[in-house]
Amino acid sequence: MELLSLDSSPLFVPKTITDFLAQLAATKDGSQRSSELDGYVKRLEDELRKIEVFKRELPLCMLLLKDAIELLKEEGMRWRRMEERPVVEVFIPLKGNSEEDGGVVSGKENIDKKNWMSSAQLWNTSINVFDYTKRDSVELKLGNEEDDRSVPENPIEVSNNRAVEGALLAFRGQNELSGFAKPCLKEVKEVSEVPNLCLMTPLMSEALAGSASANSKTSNGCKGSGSGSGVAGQVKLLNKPQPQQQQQPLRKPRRCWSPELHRRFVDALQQLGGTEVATPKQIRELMQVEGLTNDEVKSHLQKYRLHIRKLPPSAAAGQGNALLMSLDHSGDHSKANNVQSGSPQGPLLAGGFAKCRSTTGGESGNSREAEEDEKSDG
DNA sequence: ACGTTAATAT
DNA sequence: CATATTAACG
Repeated sequence: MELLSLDSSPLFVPKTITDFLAQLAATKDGSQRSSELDGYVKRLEDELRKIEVFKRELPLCMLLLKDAIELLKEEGMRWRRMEERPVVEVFIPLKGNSEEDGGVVSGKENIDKKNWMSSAQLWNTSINVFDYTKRDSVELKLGNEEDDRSVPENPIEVSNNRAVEGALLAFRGQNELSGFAKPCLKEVKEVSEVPNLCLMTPLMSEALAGSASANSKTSNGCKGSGSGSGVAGQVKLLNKPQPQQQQQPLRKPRRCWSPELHRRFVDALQQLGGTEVATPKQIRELMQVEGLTNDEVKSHLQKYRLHIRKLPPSAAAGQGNALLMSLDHSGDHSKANNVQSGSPQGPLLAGGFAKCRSTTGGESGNSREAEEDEKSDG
C-alpha cells in the first residue's frame, strides 16, 4: 500500500530488476509509474556514468547496466503504449493528466522524458571521457595486433598498450622504494605472473580527474605520493576547470620504469658490457620492449649512469672496482663483444642499483641471475 | 647517433 | 626533491 510508495521515493532501496518490474506492474497510477521508472533508470545511468571510467576493468558491469537500462526503457515504452491506446498522438507527454500545453510542452518533465527516452544513446555518444582513447589508438598503432581492449582477460601483454592496461594494478602500487626505480607496479609478481612491463601512465588518473565524479583519491599507479598530488589536482581543477583542454600537442605519457622494465634494461646493459659502453640504441634493441624509444632509454641510461657514479662505494666494495672500469674505458671501446670476460662489475653494480623487489638479499645471493634469461616476451 | 645540459613537467 | 621528457648543442 502506502509502504510501497513511501519506500520507493524518499529512501531508495535497491531492487532487482525483477522486483522493480513487479512493483511497477503493481503501480496503477500511470504518472507515478513513469516517474518510478524514470528514477530507477536515472540511478542506473548514474552508476553507469560512474563506472564508465573503469569500463575496461568492469566490462561486464557496463554491459549489465546498459542492458538493464535498455530493458527498462523498453518496458517504459510498453507501458506507455499500453496506456495510451489511441495510438494516434505519438508525442503526448505521458504525465499528461493535466496536460499543460499540447504542443510546446516546456518544463522539466518534458526534459526528463526526453532524457530517459534517449538514455541509451546518451551513453554511447555523449560520454566523452575518453578523448584519450583516441590518443591511445593513435599511439598504439606501433605494435598493435587487433585491439586488446576488448579482451580484458588478458590485458597485460608486454607493453603494447602504452596507456590503459595498468589500471588494475594502479591501486596497489604506491610505495616508496629505495632509490632509483620506483616501480609502478611493485607487487605485480604477486598479483599476476605475467611479466608485465606495462606503462602505468597518468592517463588513468587524468581520466579520473576529468570525469568529475571520480573519487579523486585513487591517484596514478606510478607514484602516488599521496599527499600533495591529490590536493594540488583538485585545486587546479577548481581554479581552472576548462582552460587548457587540448593545448598544442598532447604530451606523451611519461614512461614509468617498472621493476620489470628496469630489469630488462639492466640485463641489456650487462649484456652489452656495462653502462659506459652500452649505447641507447643497442639497449633498446636488446630490451625488446616495443614502444620503447631511444630517447627514453637514453634518458634512463643517463640517470642510471649518474646514480651509479654517485654511489659506487657500497657496490664496488665487494669486488673489483666498477669505478675503474668506468674510468679506464678510455682506450678500449670494444662495444658488443664479450660479456663475461671483461668485467662483471657492471652487472654487479647494476644489480645492486635496482634492488627493487625480491627483498634485497633474501634468497638469491647472486646479484646477477641468469644472464641469457631473456624470457619469452613475445 | 651519442652524450650533455638545461628547461620543463609530474 | 626525484624522476622523465624534450630540445638543443657539440
